[in-house]
Amino acid sequence: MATKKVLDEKALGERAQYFLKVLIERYIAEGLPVGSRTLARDAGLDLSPATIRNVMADLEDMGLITSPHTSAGRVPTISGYRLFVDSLLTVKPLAELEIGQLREQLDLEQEPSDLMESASRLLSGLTRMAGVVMLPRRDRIAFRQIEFLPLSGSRVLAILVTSEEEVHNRIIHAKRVYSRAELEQAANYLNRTFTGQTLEAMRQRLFQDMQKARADLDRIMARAVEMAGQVFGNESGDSDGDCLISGQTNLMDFDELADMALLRQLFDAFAEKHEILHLLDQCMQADGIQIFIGEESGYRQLDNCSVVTAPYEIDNEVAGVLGVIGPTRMAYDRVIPIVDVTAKLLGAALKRR
Amino acid sequence: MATKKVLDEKALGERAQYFLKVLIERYIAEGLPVGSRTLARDAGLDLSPATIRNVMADLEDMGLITSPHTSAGRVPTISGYRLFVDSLLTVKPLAELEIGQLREQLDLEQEPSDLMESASRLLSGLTRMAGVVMLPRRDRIAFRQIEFLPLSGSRVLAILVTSEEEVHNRIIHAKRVYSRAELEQAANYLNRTFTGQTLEAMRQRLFQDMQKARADLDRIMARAVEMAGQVFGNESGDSDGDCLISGQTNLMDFDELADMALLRQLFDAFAEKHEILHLLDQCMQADGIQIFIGEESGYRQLDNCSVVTAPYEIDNEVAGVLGVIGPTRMAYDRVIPIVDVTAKLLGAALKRR
DNA sequence: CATTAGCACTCCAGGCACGGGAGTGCTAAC
DNA sequence: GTTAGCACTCCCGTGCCTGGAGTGCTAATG
Repeated sequence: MATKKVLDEKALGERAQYFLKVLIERYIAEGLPVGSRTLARDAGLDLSPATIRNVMADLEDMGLITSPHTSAGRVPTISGYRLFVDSLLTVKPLAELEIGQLREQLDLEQEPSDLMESASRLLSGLTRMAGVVMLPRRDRIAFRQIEFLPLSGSRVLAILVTSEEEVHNRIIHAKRVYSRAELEQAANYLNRTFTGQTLEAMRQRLFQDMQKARADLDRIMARAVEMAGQVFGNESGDSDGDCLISGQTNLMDFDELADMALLRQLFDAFAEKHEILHLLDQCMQADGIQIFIGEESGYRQLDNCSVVTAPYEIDNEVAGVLGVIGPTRMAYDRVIPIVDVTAKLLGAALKRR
Repeated sequence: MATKKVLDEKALGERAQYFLKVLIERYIAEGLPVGSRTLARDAGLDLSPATIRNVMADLEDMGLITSPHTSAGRVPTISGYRLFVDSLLTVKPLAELEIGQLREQLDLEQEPSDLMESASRLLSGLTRMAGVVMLPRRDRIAFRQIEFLPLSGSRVLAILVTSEEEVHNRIIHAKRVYSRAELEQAANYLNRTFTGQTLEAMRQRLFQDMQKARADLDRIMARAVEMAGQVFGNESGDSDGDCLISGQTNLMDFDELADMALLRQLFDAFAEKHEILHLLDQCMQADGIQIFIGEESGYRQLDNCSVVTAPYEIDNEVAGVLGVIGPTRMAYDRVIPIVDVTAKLLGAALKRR
């Protein structure tokens, strides 16, 4: 009766919560189903296995743990992990020393793209899982400078420099051969007009201009707008964002991911990047650490995986997301601070430039 | 006695060779050890299994086949495959239709880098194994144009355009702030001096100039040389070449590569790229199709794999290498023409620009 | 002398039974 | 509420067996 009542109220006894915590910690550490005897020993309280069993039965009723088969121990379910992560977990902050080392590593890099690469590697190296860093989104990056260089024929090389001092280039096909001076004029116009705006804003404005074909656009402006339009047109076409993934092979060492067919799907997702990006994109909204456990992510390829992400900021504005992908059974208490700190350090390192 | 004699002379009877061929073909098709009965049937000649057994024993003595255990059929060894590939194999050329489709696919791409990507994907797609394309080596690429753009502070953006219309950029740190005009002067000097030379030649000349600090270099030239030196210095530092690998996950479906530990090493090699590149580099020398079977490559990670490569040419000069990586037991008769044709088509497509 | 049939032998794979170990749920007693 | 006891379930490793596939050797054959 009493337990029934507790169940109905969905109020989970404090002691039961504690047991859940210990059980999950044990399971994360060992990877084996945890039985009542083990749990009784681990819990520290002086209780007999039989007592524990009662509690475990309750936890199972609530869908927080299950047993793989009749006479195995218990294993956390997705909801079990969820509860654990949300309210039971005690994260141990990284030691100052470790933070220092992290910062040092990131400081070595000069170019922003190397920085991202480096961050991704650090994540995977520290966690022995897969690290992922989403490059800053276009709508958060400010335009700094554009230049056009004539190539052979009517081809023009467009060079786009962003405030992060990242450089992109793209070859566009002009309608006729332009002189170096003409191209410079066009670039000047664009630079004057758009400096400081985000790329996304710039893009929108450009397309507006192109469609309206405004009367107040003189020939130079029109030409400039048209060429810049090509730059953005192509860019938006092939990819709305990109990310760097490293340490994927680390995942091959986990036996919960040993199924080759599933592992292949996972690796395909990594190669494709598209879905991973989509997932990371969602994490931009909710600021702070975001965790997807198992099927929560909504991507079948990630069913046996958890994803821990944190957004990183430039000038107090969320610019992108980074994170770690590993098996559901991962050391959340370690991974979370690592992801957290790396995000902060990456933001700081990016700002410095 | 007689057989002994044959062995000593290392002359392999014609019939034995034929059996070896049939055996390997069968093994490649089925993946199972081939027994005498099966081979007798497959060979078409009207011979009893017992006869076949005698021949097989000879083949085993010569190290061309082995049996996994006493009562299994026979499986080709590395040397067996070698002999097969070198002198027994009958490659069936690709149908015109297939070649047409391949060409079409490659023609879609505009930028050379996309072309490489596309070629790699085609290789992996057609063979259901991993495709790899080595980017043209620097010492084969001709310099076309260099430009410098001032960035914030004393940073300068260097843009390098090669004859393949491929664009590279690199941020360099100048000793002081240069004006746009000064940078243009420097670029002009370099463009005048080096157009048409290979990057490697240019690099060497630049470093000579820098060390000699020749009296006949006026200030502009010296400045230009110094900045260009930085461009090349960095570039040579981080990588001497690069390659694109795709379809790696295809390899996860082969059960001869099912061992997770070995597979991981293989994938690590793919991520590292360094050793793969080294291997491909060797294939540049020997023109024509090159095949490494199993341990022949000399890289432990590739022990269970074969690599089929072909160099591709631009203007009748070998520019790079592409190929396919798969399990030792692969359909060489199919893979070889695919690699061959792709190399030719890629060369042609690159020339067209 | 190459070819072949016959035969004993080896080895693997799969099925089956068995027993121990680990863990559970239930009940009754404290 | 906690606990001991007990019957029960299930996995897993082991040993055993059997059928099948294939081999090597030997002796007979054209």
